[in-house]
Amino acid sequence: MATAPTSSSDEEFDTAARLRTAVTRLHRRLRQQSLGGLSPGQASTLAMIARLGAPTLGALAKAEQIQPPSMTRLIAGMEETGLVSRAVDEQDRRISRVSLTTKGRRELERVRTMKTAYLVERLSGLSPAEKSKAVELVELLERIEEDQ
Amino acid sequence: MATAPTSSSDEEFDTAARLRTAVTRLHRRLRQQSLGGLSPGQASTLAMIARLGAPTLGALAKAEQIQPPSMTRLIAGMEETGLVSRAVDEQDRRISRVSLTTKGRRELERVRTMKTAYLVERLSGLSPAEKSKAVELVELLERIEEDQ
DNA sequence: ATGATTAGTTAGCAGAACTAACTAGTATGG
DNA sequence: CCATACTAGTTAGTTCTGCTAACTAATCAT
Repeated sequence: MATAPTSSSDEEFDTAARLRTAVTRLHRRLRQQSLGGLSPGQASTLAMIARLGAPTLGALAKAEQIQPPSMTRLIAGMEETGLVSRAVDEQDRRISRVSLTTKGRRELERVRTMKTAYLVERLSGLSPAEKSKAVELVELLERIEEDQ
Repeated sequence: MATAPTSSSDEEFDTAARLRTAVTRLHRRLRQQSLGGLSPGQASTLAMIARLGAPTLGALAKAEQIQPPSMTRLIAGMEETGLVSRAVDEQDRRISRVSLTTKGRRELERVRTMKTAYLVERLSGLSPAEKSKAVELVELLERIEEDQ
C-alpha cells in the first residue's frame, strides 16, 4: 500500500469514522433505556415545549430539528395520552400552539432524571480527569453540529 | 477538593443531558447524509466485513452490536444487490460466512470517503488545538459505551 | 441414539424519520 | 374584491432499523 504516510486528512478521516460509529451505537443504547412509558422523542419534546412556552407546531419541529409531519405525529400521540394540549391560534387559525398539561408537567419532572440516568451512571464511572474531558467532549459535539 | 455532592451530581446531570441531545441530533444528521444508494447499516456492515475478513453471520452481528435476525435481513439485502456473498462453512454446516464481492469492495472504497464526508468537513473546520483534542475525545466517547 | 445446544432464518411488531400530496387559512396584486 | 399564491399543518405511504418469539437444521454430549 503506497499511500501517503501521516497525512493529516487520513487522521481526520479515521477520527470521523470512529466518531460516526460511536455516535450510532450510543444513540442505539440511549434509545433502549426505559423512560417509563414515554418514547425518547416524547421526552425530548416535552422538555422543549417547557422551554419554549406555547410554541407552534412548526417552531417545535424546527427546534427539535425534525420535519413538520414527524412533529405532527409525535404531538398526536402525546395529545392522546394527555401530555399536551393543542389550541388554535386566534389571530391565525392555521396555527396550532402546543402546551403542557398538568400531567405533562408532572411526567416531565418524573422522567427528567430517568432520561439521563444511564449516561450519568456511565459518566460517574470515569475518573475526575476523564470527567472534565467529558465536558469538553460535549462542547465539541455541539460545535460540530452548530450552524446547520 | 471540597466537592459538594449536590453540585457535582448537578454537573454530571447537565453534562449527561447535553450529551444525550448532541448524540441524538448528530445521529439524525448522519443518517440523512447520502451514501450513494447504500443504507447507513449497509455501509457500516460493509466496512466491518472488510475488517473481519469472512466472518460468520453471528460474529458480524456481535461486532455490529445488533441481534442476529437484524443481521440476517441486512445481509439478505446486500446479497441481493451483489455486495456480499455467503458460503456455508465446510466444517460446521450451520454456519454461513459472509465475504465481500468485487462490487462490494468497490462500493466500500467509493463510499469510504463519502461516508464521513460530512464529519470530515466539520472536523476540518476546527482549530488545530481542537482537532488534536478531538481524537482523545472520541476515545472517551468509545470508553463511555464499552462493556455493555 | 436421543436430548440439549447452537446458528441462522422467518414472521411479525414498533418507532422514527422522510417525501409527496393534500386541506384550510391568509395575504396580495390587478 | 377576487383569483392566485403562499403558509401551516395533516394524511398517506415508504424506508430503515431494531426487537422478540418461534422455528429449522446441524452439531455435540451423554
